Amino acid sequence: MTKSTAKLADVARLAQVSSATVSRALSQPRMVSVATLKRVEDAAQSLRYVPHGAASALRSRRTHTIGAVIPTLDNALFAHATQALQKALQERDYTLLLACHEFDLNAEIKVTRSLIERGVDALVLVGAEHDAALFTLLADFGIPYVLTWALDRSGCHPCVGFDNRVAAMRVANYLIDIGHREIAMITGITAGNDRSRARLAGVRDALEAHDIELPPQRVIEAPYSIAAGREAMRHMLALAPRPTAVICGNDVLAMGAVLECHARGVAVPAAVSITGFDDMEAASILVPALTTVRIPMRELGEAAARQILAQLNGAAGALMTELAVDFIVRGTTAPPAGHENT
Amino acid sequence: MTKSTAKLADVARLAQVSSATVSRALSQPRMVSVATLKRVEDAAQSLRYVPHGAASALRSRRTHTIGAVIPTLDNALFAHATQALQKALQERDYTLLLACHEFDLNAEIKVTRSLIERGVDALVLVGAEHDAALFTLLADFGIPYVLTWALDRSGCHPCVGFDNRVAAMRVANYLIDIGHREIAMITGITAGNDRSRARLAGVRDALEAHDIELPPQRVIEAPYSIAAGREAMRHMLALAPRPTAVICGNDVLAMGAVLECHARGVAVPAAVSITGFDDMEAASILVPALTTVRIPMRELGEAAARQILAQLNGAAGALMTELAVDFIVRGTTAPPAGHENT
DNA sequence: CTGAAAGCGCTAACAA
DNA sequence: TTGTTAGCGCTTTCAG
Repeated sequence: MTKSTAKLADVARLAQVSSATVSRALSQPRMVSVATLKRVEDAAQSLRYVPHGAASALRSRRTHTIGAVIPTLDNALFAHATQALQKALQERDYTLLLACHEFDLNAEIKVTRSLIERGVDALVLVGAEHDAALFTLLADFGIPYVLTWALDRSGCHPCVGFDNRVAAMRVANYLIDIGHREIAMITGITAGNDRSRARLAGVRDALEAHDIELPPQRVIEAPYSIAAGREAMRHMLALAPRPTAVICGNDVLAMGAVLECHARGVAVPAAVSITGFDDMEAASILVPALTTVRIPMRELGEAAARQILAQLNGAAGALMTELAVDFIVRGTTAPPAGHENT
Repeated sequence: MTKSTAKLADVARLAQVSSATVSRALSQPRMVSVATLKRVEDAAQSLRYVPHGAASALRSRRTHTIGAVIPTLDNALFAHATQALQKALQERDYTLLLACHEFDLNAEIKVTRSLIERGVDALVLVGAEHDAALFTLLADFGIPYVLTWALDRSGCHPCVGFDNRVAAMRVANYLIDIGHREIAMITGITAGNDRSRARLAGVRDALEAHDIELPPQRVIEAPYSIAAGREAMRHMLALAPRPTAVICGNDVLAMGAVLECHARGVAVPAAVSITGFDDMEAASILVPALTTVRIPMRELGEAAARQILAQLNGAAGALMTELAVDFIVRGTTAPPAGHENT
């Protein structure tokens, strides 16, 4: 249908210049005279010219495309961060190529390869833990990348994130401060997830520093769902002695935990304190509102975009960008029953 | 660093065949002999060959890339649908190129053009309402597309969605059935959003059919946020006579409305019934849980992928796919005070 | 079943 | 400032 689309040569013919000039006029306008520029622009417009990205990419080795490899968009946090990333890229004329691996590190390398095949100029990855083969792949193709959601203290990789461990310590220390000694943790799946592990480690460290035990039965690992949070909480409630505070690795698990307490008539926070991690929008509409840690998802996406574009432009830039997290005390935490403090 | 990456010719040399054969072996394995295939695969593997997408696209006019133009990933519904779409595409070796327009129809055409420039094989659009220039653009480039989240009854465009108007009627009819006569609506922004308009229209139709008035002051349009829902509800509560039921155009507004009632000591559903639309995960953790309409977001994303791939494969397929929505009665609705029925 | 050869549309030296 | 020219790496006729 319709005549075939206009190409560079057609614009050149109409504007009565060479195709090289059209190419320049369109990508580096200041390299051509004002008069020529106008003729070219008019010609391009009247022919409704749209550049052929593949041809341009083949020649220039640039696609103006950035790949993001994330676990899943079903998680609101990744969705928000991806949205911010996409927006920041779009504003600078880059397009986002998206791939999800659903927490499967094998899939990650596979989809990354497919993004490379599509010619991404750079990649945004989630987390600091990746298959060594992935880094080899990136090095082979000389593809710039940035790790997000976590910090790489080794200084080997560009990264933008926050300190999950320290944030988790803050949560634990707060609970200890207000008098809790019987503390448990419902953690997200730790296998292949350095963020989950860092949060668990932070809690362990904080308790240990106060000589508080964290026996195995008080650490339950659960998949990312409200239902799993409920089930984990059911086990916690059956423990003797029952913990007076339960730290959850993320808000979804925490919501499940709170709901389970509601369902069993266990008062929150009077009988048990519960904390989350992430500060999803739903955390504040929960009753009582959830005490949690706010993760700067949007800032993360934007910072990742800045990092990666700086690399593409050969700018130096910081290798590591650490973002601040806020600890937000709301209604699901209180001193344990019978405690005198605060 | 490292030697430059292997290309098709390198594989050909190592496998001792022509590059044409390598190309065939890799993309249409059944066209070459088993022995050759194996030699080629071994060679490709040992050289860690990754095809050069741009070159392949330039020649074959196929990028194996599908573009999605959505309002924003900040909305959980679009995020879930996009996730499902991405997953379905990835399973068939297509990659998703993402662009967001944040509800700006001008931006929509701009970002669509950039996706076309990147060479997308097809496009997934949200909603039935688009600038005519957008359709012209698609036609000029002969790009297959599918509209989602709404139905195009005109039969002009391939679409997969559900009937927002009928779903909204169902909500209104239910409220009427249980005795409500003083009904109001908090609708999402209708400008440039056919989904919002359809929902409002459905409510109007249902009320009209029962000779119930819906005066202008009982229709408040609010942006997509809990805060806006709260503010709109504040106005509703100040109305005299006060509505006994408020239909919200989406769950986010409904959650805001419920929270405002909590804050002002207005009992839900005893004093006022509230309904949502979409059935986000948070809808069920609200107290009381939200009566709402479940939208099949994941099915939508999958169906869109099927539709678009069928078109690319030249299959006929249904022009229109209508998905079913469920009306879910939970805790925020009840007969009005003093009413005898159910 | 396999090879030879001709570009796809564009950009980047290099000249003018 | 502008034009000429030579491919980028791959696929696809067309022969063999």
